[in-house]
Amino acid sequence: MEKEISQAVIRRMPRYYRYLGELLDDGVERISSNELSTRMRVTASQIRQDLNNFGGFGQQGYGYNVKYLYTEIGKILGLDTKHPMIILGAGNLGQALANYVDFEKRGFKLVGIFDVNPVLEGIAVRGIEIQMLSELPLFMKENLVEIAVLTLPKNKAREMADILIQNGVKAIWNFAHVDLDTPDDVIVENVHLSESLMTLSYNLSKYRQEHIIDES
Amino acid sequence: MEKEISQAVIRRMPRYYRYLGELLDDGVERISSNELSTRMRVTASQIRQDLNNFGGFGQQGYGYNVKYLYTEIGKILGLDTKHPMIILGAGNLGQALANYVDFEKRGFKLVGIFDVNPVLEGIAVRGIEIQMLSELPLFMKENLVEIAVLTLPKNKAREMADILIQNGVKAIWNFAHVDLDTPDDVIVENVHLSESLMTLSYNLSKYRQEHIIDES
DNA sequence: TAGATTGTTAATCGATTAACAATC
DNA sequence: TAGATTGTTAATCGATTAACAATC
Repeated sequence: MEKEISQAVIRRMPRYYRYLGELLDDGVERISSNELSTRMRVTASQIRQDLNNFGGFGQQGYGYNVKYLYTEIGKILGLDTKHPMIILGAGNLGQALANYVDFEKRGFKLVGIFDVNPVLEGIAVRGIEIQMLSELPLFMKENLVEIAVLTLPKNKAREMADILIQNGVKAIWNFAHVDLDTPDDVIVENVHLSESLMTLSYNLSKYRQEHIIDES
Repeated sequence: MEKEISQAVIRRMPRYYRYLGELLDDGVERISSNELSTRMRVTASQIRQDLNNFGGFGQQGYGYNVKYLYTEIGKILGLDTKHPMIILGAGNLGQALANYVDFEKRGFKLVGIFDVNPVLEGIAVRGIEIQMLSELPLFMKENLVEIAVLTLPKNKAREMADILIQNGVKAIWNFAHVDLDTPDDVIVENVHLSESLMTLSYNLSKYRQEHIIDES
């Protein structure tokens, strides 16, 4: 069995990818772990350790070739293949994600948008007509869908997750404020925005308290 | 000096808060760390350790009073005070966040929305008229603003962050795909959606690879 | 070759889990 | 009181950093 790569490492990979993309745009050809560490404000040691989980992409005395490393991380992240994706919930958030151009560029191809609201039916978002959620099972039988984005209220989200799973969805990107109960072969990635905002709020309150103490 | 509480712990607090809120809604009066651990799929030990960073909220032989603990965690997260908030970028994402009712309930009070697009000027979102970004400095001088939400393209985001900081913003909730350069007294919470999606993509690809190996 | 920088092992640090005495 | 369950200390586990030999 191969060494298991920790989620901590995995969550840092997209950030490396972003920085390498910027370096590439800036025409930088090579970079050392040391220089990258300065830019990203992490240790060079961590960068080398992280990358070496996936292979030796660098060269002693030279560093890393930006373009090569960028491409390789892209492959690691699965950005070299198409991922057909549907969005459930065509509210502001669903539409925001639908309109997000960069996803398409990375292989995440929007193939369907669904909502319960009949008023939205037929309205096109990025060339894709909003369909009724009731049509979802049939749609999934006729089309290959890999990723489902859940931008629905939490009561509806659980129910829809079940339908998605029954119809063979492989991954759920969940924006609803619930923890979904899913089998092991369905990947779930949660984005709990309110929890993110509460973390901000905590850090703000804490900083204030410490600052008040300093002043006294 | 008091013991520093790790960000790992802090990021779990909103989740406890969510589960306790649900228990409260369900009319549950008390809960033991053990039962909560089953529901949340974490260890009871972790729950007790986490909570004891902030104080002893439980009682031996009894467990935790749901309502009390819920309220206390709310205070810890700073949800017992008002947080005046502005949104920069009135696109789909900005509007999605503006329309999100729960934030207001938790004390995050939207007081302004700004955009560069003149077409949007004066359009009301949740009773707040969209203003031009050029009016931001004046607005901040006349109004107390604590949190700024950055839902702008990344080139504009850096520039606006500087203006926000100059005008005394305390915290930035950053949805732009850049890491902001901010002084220590400004709290930044990043939501990098594309990085979240890439993590999902990685986990999906990895699962596939492992599964193919299993079948061979 | 000499210098630079990786890949990787070892050391440290921090976070999680286990265990149990304190106590309601 | 006896039973239950916390708060907290100790043990374990994992992640990060440091160091350096390998090597381009």
